[in-house]
Order: sequence, then structure tokens, then C-alpha cells
Amino acid sequence: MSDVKGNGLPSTAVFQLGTLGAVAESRFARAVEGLGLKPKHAGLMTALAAVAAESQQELAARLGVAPSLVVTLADQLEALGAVQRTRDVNDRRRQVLTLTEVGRALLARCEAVARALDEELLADLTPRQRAALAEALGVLTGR
Amino acid sequence: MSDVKGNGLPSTAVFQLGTLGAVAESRFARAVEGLGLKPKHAGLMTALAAVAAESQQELAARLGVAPSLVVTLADQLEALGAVQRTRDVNDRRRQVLTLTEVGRALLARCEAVARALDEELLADLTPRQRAALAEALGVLTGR
DNA sequence: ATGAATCATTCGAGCTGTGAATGATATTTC
DNA sequence: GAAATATCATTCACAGCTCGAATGATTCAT
Repeated sequence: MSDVKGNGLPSTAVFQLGTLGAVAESRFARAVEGLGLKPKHAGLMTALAAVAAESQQELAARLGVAPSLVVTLADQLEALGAVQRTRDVNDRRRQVLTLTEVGRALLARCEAVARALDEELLADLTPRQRAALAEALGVLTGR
Repeated sequence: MSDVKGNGLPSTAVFQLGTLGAVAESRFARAVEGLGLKPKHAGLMTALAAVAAESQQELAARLGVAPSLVVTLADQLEALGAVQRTRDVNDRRRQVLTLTEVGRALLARCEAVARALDEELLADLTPRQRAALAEALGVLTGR
């Protein structure tokens, strides 16, 4: 009896999210390495696509990483032609990062990859369970 | 219109799980560091509690890490008195790892920590959404 | 105008985790 | 049964990721 609920650490959301997150990240990493990207690159590009003209410091805070890491990631994305650095005219200390056409294309391919992985990953869920999961994850990530 | 679905990389489960997993792991790590533990220690102890008498290689495969890492983790857990190494009688190459009373107590504290974090993390979900999430995550993690 | 704050960047260092060698024990093959 | 081969845990050196402190440039406050 009692395999249903409240059973040990593995039944907590924190543990399960940690586990699944590691799997998801690892698979995504392998899937996009052919594009010369790592997950954090996709994260940065996503942030750039979402809000325009943020300082790298704000981006770092949003991504939860050190500002110096944003520099490195931006360097690599710039080398791929995915991102462009421009000095902010109003504040010449700031660098404005903008997605290029190449960047947008790369991001689109990342999305395609992610959707394909979703199919694999969520294969055992019923459509109803899938929708419920999407709803909950949407709330947790703040949409 | 259209903030509902199919909208960019951030709307994929892979991306959201990766993000939330990182948050969950990071918070859990901070919460248990006072116990002298890291998330992987909890992962190993959980595996030990689940199935008895597995070789370290099998444990490594189950956890998705290199066998040499299991050695390191076991060393540290042994130093905490949480785990005991015994030579397998039938195959003296193998070390049998068993949770001690201390280990079981530590694991229980980890679970308490995780449940507390769950409360924070899932605070914005309705009870119904919570149940649906638990169901989906349960399926995805294999129970 | 001068000093303090804020930006991006560089650099050095720490921590994790891996893979290749090692030695001990088991298993297979002849 | 003995020698060759395979498998286990362990050690060790190394690569990768990320951070924090130091640097230089620019802006803000006084």
C-alpha cells in the first residue's frame, strides 16, 4: 500500500524538477551543439528576443548569472554573427545587444529542436496531462 | 491576442523544465549546505534508499554520472557517517553501500527541506494545478 | 572640477565532473 | 587448473564552467 503520495524525497516537486531539468538541459545541449550553441546561449538570445535594449548587467540579473559570463556568451554569439554590440548613445558605458537575422534564425532552430524534444519527453503523457503540465509550468515561469 | 500558446522557445517544456530545474537545484543546494550536503549527495542517498545492494557502477548509471564521481560522493557521505561501505561477499570487487541511521536521518531532513521549498515554489498554483503538476511529474520521472 | 558610482571587460582561481591509468578480484578459455 | 580477459572500485590529471576581484572608461553627484 501507499505508493501514491507523500512518499520520500523523490515525490517532491523540487526533486523531480531538478531531475527532469537536468535531463532536459542535457538533451537540449546535445541537440544544439551542432549549431555551435550551448543552452545558455539560447537563454541569452531568448532574453534578447523578449525585451529590447537592456544593459548586460540587467540581462545577467535576469538570467541569474554573473555579468562577466554575459560578456563571454555575447562574445561567442557575436562571433557566430547572431548578435550585434552597439554602444548606447545615451550612456556610452552600456553596450546594447541586438539579435541579428542570423540570431533570429538560430533561435528559431532552437525552438524547433526544443519542440521535437518535447515530443519525446512528454510522450507518456495524455493530452490532458500535457495541457495541465503546460499550464502549471507557464504559471511557475511567469508565462 | 495570442499570448496563450505556441509562442517561442520559452513556451516549450524543455526550456521551462530546464529553467525551473536550475532554480530548484540552486535553492535546494543552499538549503542543505548547512548539513554538509550537495544535491548529488541527496540523489545518491535517495537511490540507496530505493533499491538495496547495487554496485557503484549501477548506481552511477542510474544517476547518470561517471563511476568515479560515485566514489567521491560515497567518500564524503562515509565521512559524514551517512553511508557504510562493505565488501560484497559473493563478489569481493564490489562495495555495497548502505544507508546508516545517520544517513536515514539526513535524508529525512532533506525531504523536509524539499517540502518546505515546494511550498514556496508552488505558491502561485491552485490546489488543482498542484495536483495536476504532481501527476505529470510523477509520470515523467517514472512513478 | 573632483570624487564616487556604474558600466563592460579581462583575468585568475575554484569547483565539478570526466576519462584514462591502476590494482584487485572474477570469469572465461584452452 | 592456469593463463588470458573482463569487470570492479579507486586514484589522478585535466578540461570546462562560472564566479569574484581588479581595470579602465564613462557618467553622476556635490
